[in-house]
Amino acid sequence: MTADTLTPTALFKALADDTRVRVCLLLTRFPELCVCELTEALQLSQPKISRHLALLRNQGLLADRRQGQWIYYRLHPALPDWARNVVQQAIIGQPDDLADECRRLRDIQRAGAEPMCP
Amino acid sequence: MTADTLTPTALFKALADDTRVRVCLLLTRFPELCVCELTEALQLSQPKISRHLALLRNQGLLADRRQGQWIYYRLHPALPDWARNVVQQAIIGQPDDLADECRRLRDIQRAGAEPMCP
DNA sequence: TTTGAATATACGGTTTACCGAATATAACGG
DNA sequence: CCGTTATATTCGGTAAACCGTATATTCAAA
Repeated sequence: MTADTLTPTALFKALADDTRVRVCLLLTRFPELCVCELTEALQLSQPKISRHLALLRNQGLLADRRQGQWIYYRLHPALPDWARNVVQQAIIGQPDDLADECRRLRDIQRAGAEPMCP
Repeated sequence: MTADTLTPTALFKALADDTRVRVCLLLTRFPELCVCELTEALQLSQPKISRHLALLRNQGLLADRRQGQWIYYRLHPALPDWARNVVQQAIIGQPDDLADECRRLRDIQRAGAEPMCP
């Protein structure tokens, strides 16, 4: 499904899960993230993250790009403005602002500045 | 549950249903509506509407007020701005803009200017 | 106080969502 | 090729969501 057919209800269904909301919010702060980064940031199992990512991609919220063995996800560039604004508003409503997750991501990215997950 | 504890995920869950989205969108156009008006506008059974309204009220999205035998629902006055903005963005994303539902409501309200459902 | 209208809720059944565990696929390095 | 790493998918099983039908509640009018 492309983002062209995205209805409000479909968007809300895609965001009706805490894991998926947190993924999307992280992707407003970090332009793109690979699966292993999200797995570490959110402290969740790899299959769980992968399944939620597949749903978000199928619904047109995320786009992916393969680079070697890593697959990077980002907010879909063609996401309509109204949908992007919905995600933006969720940032405001998020009380803790995903502080822990962001810190873990910064740690990963600093550590792996060269070696693995670039 | 009050609107104070409303998280983004909880809001999205509340809106992850077409009936509930349409109810909320109608309540951005009409300041308040009673159950029978919503039942007629959306062409759905009364128990179905009532159950969705109860959920939206319990989640803090709607407030209700009794007037005689009718119960009027409105967007909760204490709904945080970010949540209200989310509903606003859904209006933009709604392709048909609920034209049929709004027309039925205008017809009802014009017909019942005095007699029943004021 | 009975009747009727408006609304809410309880019940049972079906579909859908989510998960952990295991397995499959794809790319890279040796 | 072979093993390893990253990611995806399948396979049950459990929980949650949604619905239609029936019933309860609340109010008003007679």
